[in-house]
Amino acid sequence: MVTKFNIAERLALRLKEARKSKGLNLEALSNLSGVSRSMLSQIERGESSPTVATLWNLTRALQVDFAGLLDEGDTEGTIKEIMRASRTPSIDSQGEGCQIHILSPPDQAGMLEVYEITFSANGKLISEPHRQGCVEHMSVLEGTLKVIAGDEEAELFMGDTIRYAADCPHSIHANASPAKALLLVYNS
Amino acid sequence: MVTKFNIAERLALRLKEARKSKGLNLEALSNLSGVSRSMLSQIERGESSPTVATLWNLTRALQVDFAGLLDEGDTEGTIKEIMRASRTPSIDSQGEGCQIHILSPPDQAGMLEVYEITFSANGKLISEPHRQGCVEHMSVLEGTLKVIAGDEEAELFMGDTIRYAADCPHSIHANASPAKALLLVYNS
DNA sequence: TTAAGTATTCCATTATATTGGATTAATATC
DNA sequence: GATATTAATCCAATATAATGGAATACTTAA
Repeated sequence: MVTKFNIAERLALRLKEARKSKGLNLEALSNLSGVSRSMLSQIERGESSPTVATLWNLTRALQVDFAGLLDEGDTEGTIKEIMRASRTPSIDSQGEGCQIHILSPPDQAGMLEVYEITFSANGKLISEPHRQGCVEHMSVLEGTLKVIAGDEEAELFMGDTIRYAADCPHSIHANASPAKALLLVYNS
Repeated sequence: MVTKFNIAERLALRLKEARKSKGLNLEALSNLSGVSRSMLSQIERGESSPTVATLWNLTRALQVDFAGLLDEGDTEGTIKEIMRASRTPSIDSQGEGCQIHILSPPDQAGMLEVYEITFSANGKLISEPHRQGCVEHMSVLEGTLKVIAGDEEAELFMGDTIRYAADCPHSIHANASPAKALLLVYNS
């Protein structure tokens, strides 16, 4: 996974894939994105490493997420990918006493990210505002959790589900016992 | 060349923040990332829009996520909805020994559905092919599960995640012990 | 205040990303 | 087959990203 290798190539594949899946040709994409045909051609052949500016325009035009563009990929077949527990990306920090597993597929993202969050007793996850219009959707799998979003808060029990705007400071708190939650983050 | 300004500035802030939070100066980061001090300086002042190559090196050096770099965020938000466990829509049939809870919010229906599936011992969920291009994404929350999709099959343990085409007959099987899974259905 | 040390910015140079138009390749239509 | 049409690549010109070292700003110490 430590692919330092030729990110230009990976990008190339992703972008070309995205373009074709939308049935666009170079010129059409050029018009949509404001990036020249020539540049697109070079980028798609890995002969150029675009600037963030152009890359940004491309992601907007193709409606793909910036994030997924550089992550590992997959191809065809029925079973596309198996990600073993040990290799599931996880985050430890950002809060105290909580461990976050990223369940959502790396590429398809943009729209949605899925996390499984395991809280130890009194654990908490404090989040900065996400992007405008972002909505989080949390289901309590085990235990009890308190959600604070903006200036509101709510107590949730096992099986409960809450939906709240996440474009403001928000946090999730466990009480004296451990808990587990499923978190869906919809990016607009 | 329209949006160049905004994105460069957002990036600038994020990167500078990240660098300082790690207590690095430009030279230190330069050594870590292989990007020259001067370039770093320009980038952090929004005077340059780095190429993906250099940006990639920076994200690696700073251990920040590529995704988060371009997020924006602020404004207000509130809790939209709380759905108590007792009222969470559920399905019992369709398989034997499995109970399905629909977690996805109503407005997202069609594009994406999210289910929490609880299998009792030897429970199974057998599904007809969905729409063309449909992809399912399953994470094992508890226990062990076997997935059969088309003519392939895979054994999955707690924490594992699998992604497979669902436009063919597919099924999920628990073994002698109960299990729990999270299922995302993308209708692309 | 001066001086010494460090961190950042400026500047000239080089490398390369980006563009518009010309060239080639691919695809269809007669 | 030839021709028209469209799509992708090549090529020269330009803009700008990237670099290394010099100059400036910014601290800290005496």
